[in-house]
Amino acid sequence: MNLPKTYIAKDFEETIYQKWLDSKYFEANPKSNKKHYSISLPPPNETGVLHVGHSLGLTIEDILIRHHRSLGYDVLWLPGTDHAAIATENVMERMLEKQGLNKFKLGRQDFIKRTREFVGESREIINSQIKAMGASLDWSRSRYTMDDTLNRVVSEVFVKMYNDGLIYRGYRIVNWDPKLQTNVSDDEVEYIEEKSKLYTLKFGPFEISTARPEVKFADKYIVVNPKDKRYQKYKHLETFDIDWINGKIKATLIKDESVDPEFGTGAMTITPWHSQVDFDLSQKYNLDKEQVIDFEGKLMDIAGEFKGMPITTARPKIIEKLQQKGLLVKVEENYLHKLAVNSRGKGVIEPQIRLQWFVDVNKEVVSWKGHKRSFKQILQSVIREGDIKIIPKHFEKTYFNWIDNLRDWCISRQIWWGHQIPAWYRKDDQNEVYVGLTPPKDSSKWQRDQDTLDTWFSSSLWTFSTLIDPKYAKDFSLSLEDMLNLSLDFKAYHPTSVIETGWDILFFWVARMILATTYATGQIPFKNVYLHGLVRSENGKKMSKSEPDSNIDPLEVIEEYGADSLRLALIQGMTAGRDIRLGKSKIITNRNFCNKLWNVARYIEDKKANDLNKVELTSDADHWIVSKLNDTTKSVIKDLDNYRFSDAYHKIYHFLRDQLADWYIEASKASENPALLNYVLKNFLIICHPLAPFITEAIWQSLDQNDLLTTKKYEDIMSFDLKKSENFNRLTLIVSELRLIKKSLDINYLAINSDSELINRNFEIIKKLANIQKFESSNKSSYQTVRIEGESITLNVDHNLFKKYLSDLLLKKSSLKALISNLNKRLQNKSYLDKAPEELVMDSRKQLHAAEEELKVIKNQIDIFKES
RNA sequence: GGGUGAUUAGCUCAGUUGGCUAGAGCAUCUCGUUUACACCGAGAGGGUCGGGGGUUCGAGUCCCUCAUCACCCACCA
Repeated sequence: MNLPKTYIAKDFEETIYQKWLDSKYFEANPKSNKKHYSISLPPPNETGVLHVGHSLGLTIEDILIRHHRSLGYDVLWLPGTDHAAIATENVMERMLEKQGLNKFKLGRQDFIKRTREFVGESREIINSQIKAMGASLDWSRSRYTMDDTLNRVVSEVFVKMYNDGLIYRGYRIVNWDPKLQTNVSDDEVEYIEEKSKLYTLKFGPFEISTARPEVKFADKYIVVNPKDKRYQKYKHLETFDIDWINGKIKATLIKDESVDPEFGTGAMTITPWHSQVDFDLSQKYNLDKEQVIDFEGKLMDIAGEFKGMPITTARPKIIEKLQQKGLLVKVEENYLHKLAVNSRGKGVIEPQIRLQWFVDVNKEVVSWKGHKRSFKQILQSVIREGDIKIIPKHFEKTYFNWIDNLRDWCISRQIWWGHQIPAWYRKDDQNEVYVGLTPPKDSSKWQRDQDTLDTWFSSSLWTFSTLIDPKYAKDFSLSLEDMLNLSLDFKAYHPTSVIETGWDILFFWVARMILATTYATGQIPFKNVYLHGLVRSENGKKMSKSEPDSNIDPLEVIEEYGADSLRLALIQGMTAGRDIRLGKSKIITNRNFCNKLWNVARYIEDKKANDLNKVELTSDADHWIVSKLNDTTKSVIKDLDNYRFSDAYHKIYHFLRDQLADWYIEASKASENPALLNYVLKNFLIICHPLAPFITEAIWQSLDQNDLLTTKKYEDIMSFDLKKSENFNRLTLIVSELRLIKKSLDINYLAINSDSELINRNFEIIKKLANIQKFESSNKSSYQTVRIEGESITLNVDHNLFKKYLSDLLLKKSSLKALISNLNKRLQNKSYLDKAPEELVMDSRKQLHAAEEELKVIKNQIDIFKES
């Protein structure tokens, strides 16, 4: 097969992916006696569309995966999708709305059935988009957070935690979203800064400030700091009769350290039902709690005449009434306030007390390394004790900071799409609870909990639940432990080698996987955490659909420039944990690199080289390119071992452009060695393949159709003669200098004559690369002679013309002088000689010597001009 | 309030355990079109590494400090 003239990625990427799939080479083999390497793909939202953030993750993981295959590991990269509870339910509800329907009209069963159908189709779309990136996943092991196996594991873990007292049901304050009619976890709440009014109100003998007068109806506790002198005359628990919004109430004074005397008047009232801190205070002193706002976001009976009004309507009316009653002291405008909203759907969060299910993070009953510990303690210890390494390391601090603030995790959600909580309540006595894998006997007398689990509960089980053999998950005589022990995949691939994800879900997902997996399996879920940054637009902004110009759509890019160009653009200059900027220009640069590779391959293909020719090193250039290939191969492997993707690419980039294309191929035009060209190209394709799998495979196929590049292991590069390799290195310097001379003298024609063996032996190369000729030695007396790299070369130019070169020589002279003086200073420093490593000192001496020699040569040449 | 990161060429960024004349890509300029490639080649210019101090034979790199920017967490009556 011949390579077509121009590089057009879309012509071959799909075909190649299909060939890979047909080969089944991406399928893992747990029975293999090779070392195992595994990654769980962070399961994308099944209703989602591939965005450039996915592309980055897929690229990094695919490079790691292909790299380890090339190193000879048995590799598993497991794909799957997430049911994304709230997000998916949202999408469904919007679709139903358009049809004039809603989920309540459909009923739970029908709603779930329709959702299943819908996500079944949409899952295929995201999977095909993942394939377009070249991701070498083992599709035979694809999993889904709501497939039978995972459902089973979710229930198992829930029941186990419940039995261990780690899951409990209780009245706690939760982040209630009246818009979506569900509560969400602390981590899903976002804060939007806004300016609002701060009202100061008269509350009996006190003045209190609030931004939310509408919740104040039920306030009957005043809290002050015990050290506050202004309130010294009042006693803790002293009561007051107060005229409040809707009449007389009895209020009680509480003295507590948590109050900041500096803020406002130093006195505040509390609303335990609608504030987390107030709730904590009320628990501490066992205070009454009363609901003011209902779950729709409207005021309740206690608000009297304001009953039934939404907050925004009620607020100004309440203020009006307070003013009439003379209770409004002052109003401050522009009070900076943070509004809590749900990150999904942006509904305003109203804290509410609700009966919910929680995971206790402080109870010390979890067995870990032979001790009973709490989830919090385990989360801390696995990082502190080095079981899990986070890359980059500085995210460990962020992680610890999060754990320090961690509260019990609310896991119940008031939505339908998800894992229904495996708890039943007795119809005649709701306080009687049954928790189990299957409904209780006599099920007609029981009613199942209507809530579903937080979507992160099932994702937290991802690394191990996906490795359980489905046939064991069907067998209810087996325990969770049995299922794990019997599953070959679990034995071979867990803990997984690395989890790769954006730092923005370190808490949501990574931490929770550690929590759930250590508990359920006694193992860490992964040995390393590699965090990538956010992909931003060229101007540094977050990409958003509202600004299509700056938004890079991976699918469009793949169509136009190819997946390889996108992959390379993403890793070029990328550092772990740091955001990257991506624009069209960067993608074009990398498309150009692909094009370069394509044309190198075309040139080599033209030489009709193939594996039948014996590979032999003959010229200096041959030894040189093999030595460079050797260096590049070793350091690329080392870089990939250390997650230094950008460095690896940098070396690959320069090998191809600066060494192979610019020097070796150009030199080979003067003296051909097609078998070696073929050898170099093939080995280059092997190391380049993890980064740019499609184009390398396409070229490979055209060279040799018997096998797939993707199945190739890294090879040891053949040995070479170091001295010959260095000869060629000197030759490149001579060529550069001759080019410079031509340019300085502003001439197109230059001829040389030299006695140098190196130059004469390689003259054809010099002739080709510097575009110069040779002249006969008879009349060289009037011509200028120069020394380059220790070789004496006579040029067919006379002294007068050569003078134009003088300024270049003077420049060189001054920089050499600076270098020499630097080196001298260093070598005359006694402390340096005593303390610096011997090697370094020797190096300095060598360098000094070389510089002095070169300076002599240059001085001589300059002196000639002075004489003439 | 607590924390993290960043500050290096016009722009975007590398620079691993300190090691010797600080590197790339893009952009700019000059020259060139030759056995693959104008999605090309040969070159050039451009930096007191944010400021100050310290440790060291030696600091872009380590420590302290200040400044600016970005982000995270908590609190916000």
